[in-house]
Amino acid sequence: MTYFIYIYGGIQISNEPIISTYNKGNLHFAVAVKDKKIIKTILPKSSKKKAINDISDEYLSFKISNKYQNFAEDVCNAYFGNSISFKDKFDYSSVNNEFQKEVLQEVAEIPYGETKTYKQIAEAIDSKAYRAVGTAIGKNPLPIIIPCHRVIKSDLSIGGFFGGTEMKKEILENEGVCIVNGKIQR
DNA sequence: GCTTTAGACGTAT
DNA sequence: ATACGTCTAAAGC
Repeated sequence: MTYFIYIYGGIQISNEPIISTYNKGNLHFAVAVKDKKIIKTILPKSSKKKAINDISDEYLSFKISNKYQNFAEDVCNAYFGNSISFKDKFDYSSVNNEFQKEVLQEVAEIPYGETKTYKQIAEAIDSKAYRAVGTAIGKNPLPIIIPCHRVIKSDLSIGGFFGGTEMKKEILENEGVCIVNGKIQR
């Protein structure tokens, strides 16, 4: 990833993202913001340091500031089951893989408290690549905001998750999804 | 219910 | 060309 720095009349306008954090108890959230849009989120970490490390790893340079703490707080609240609209607050235009973008757009449409299967996502984009859907979702740059936790297996079991199945289950239950013996009830 | 197996596809190397 | 993946369906126990 390359960032260009432009100098206009002595004022430096850089393209680097601003990273803000927010925590609730021992869960630390972070967002990376560029042009007032969230371009990356992470699943919560056990310390602020880990959160910052995790979210910044792909950036050559970045700023840490509390400027967008409210965005990080929104992500935290969403994690804990609040229905929050991130419409127009995030941006995944940097996802330059068409397949992945189609998958993410589809996932972004899943309403709060509802689930879709990997197969349904694949069918929605006219593909049979169920596994590739899983792979693409695994690279979701905006977990929580793009609700990849709402994508489950066709047998209605939870399925994999970057942050572990337990975390996926927890987020779903926070949203009011009922899970009995590892199966989504719907 | 469980495990194994083959299948189908997109991506990274 | 090869290997892998937040998968699926079918077959066997």
